[in-house]
Amino acid sequence: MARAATTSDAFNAVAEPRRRQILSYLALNERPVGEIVAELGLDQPSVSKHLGVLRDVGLVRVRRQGRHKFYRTNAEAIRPMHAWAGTFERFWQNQLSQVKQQAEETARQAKAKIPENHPKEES
Amino acid sequence: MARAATTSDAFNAVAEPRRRQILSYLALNERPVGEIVAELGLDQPSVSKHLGVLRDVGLVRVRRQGRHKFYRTNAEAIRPMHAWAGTFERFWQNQLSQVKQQAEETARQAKAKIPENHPKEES
DNA sequence: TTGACATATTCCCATATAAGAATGTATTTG
DNA sequence: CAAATACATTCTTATATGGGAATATGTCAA
Repeated sequence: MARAATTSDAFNAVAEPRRRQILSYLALNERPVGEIVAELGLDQPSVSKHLGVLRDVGLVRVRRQGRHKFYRTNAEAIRPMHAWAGTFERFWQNQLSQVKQQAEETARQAKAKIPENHPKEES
Repeated sequence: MARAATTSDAFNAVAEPRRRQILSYLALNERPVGEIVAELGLDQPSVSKHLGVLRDVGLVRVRRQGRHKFYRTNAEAIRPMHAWAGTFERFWQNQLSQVKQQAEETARQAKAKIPENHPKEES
């Protein structure tokens, strides 16, 4: 089996750097496709395809006005990813404090000249 | 050209659901590969390859102990993704308040047009 | 209707998987 | 050294791209 389809979820959609660019660009204001093309320096079909992927997973919304289609980022769809990454927040905080603790412990041991200590498992 | 390699950055690495599972599983405690295999129900080579991808982008760390290799999540490497998603936070907050405003506006208009139709709504 | 303009879709192709099978490597023990 | 254990790597295969070119679709203007 190959990698999951980019249309399967937001995680796959934002794996592509161009699409992250587009999301950032469309977060402030809605824009017609032509402006996105000019901004990114890609050709129009590529941009349309990226927008299609983002549309399929709900990361952007479209509004048609005459011959133009205005795209804008649907920030709400980014929230689950933020939440997922956020579940690790306490771990990176712990890791930082562990580094500090270990440094302190090492210093203490050096001073006390205690021979050895092994890392633990099971929390 | 195909999508960027999964080894290129954390965004690509976590696009794969199995790898997100592994990261969550290894966030609490370090584990030998065999336990991850048992936990996920994948075969060992697949797990080793996923761990390889995660290792290449710094999302996990390894410690060898005898015949075992203990993997653990390096939460610090998830921080940039959390930060990226966080740049959209003010936008989804705005979008929510816009929805609220629009709802209020709609209610205001309805009340102004058809006052006698609404008994009471003072909240 | 015809033509111009703005996007979207299709086709082709080189590349990147992810899973499974088979094989290779490192480490401990007899 | 040989066997067993724990992982990692290689190979194969079906599938999913992403970009460029060509083409199709949709909308407005004359």
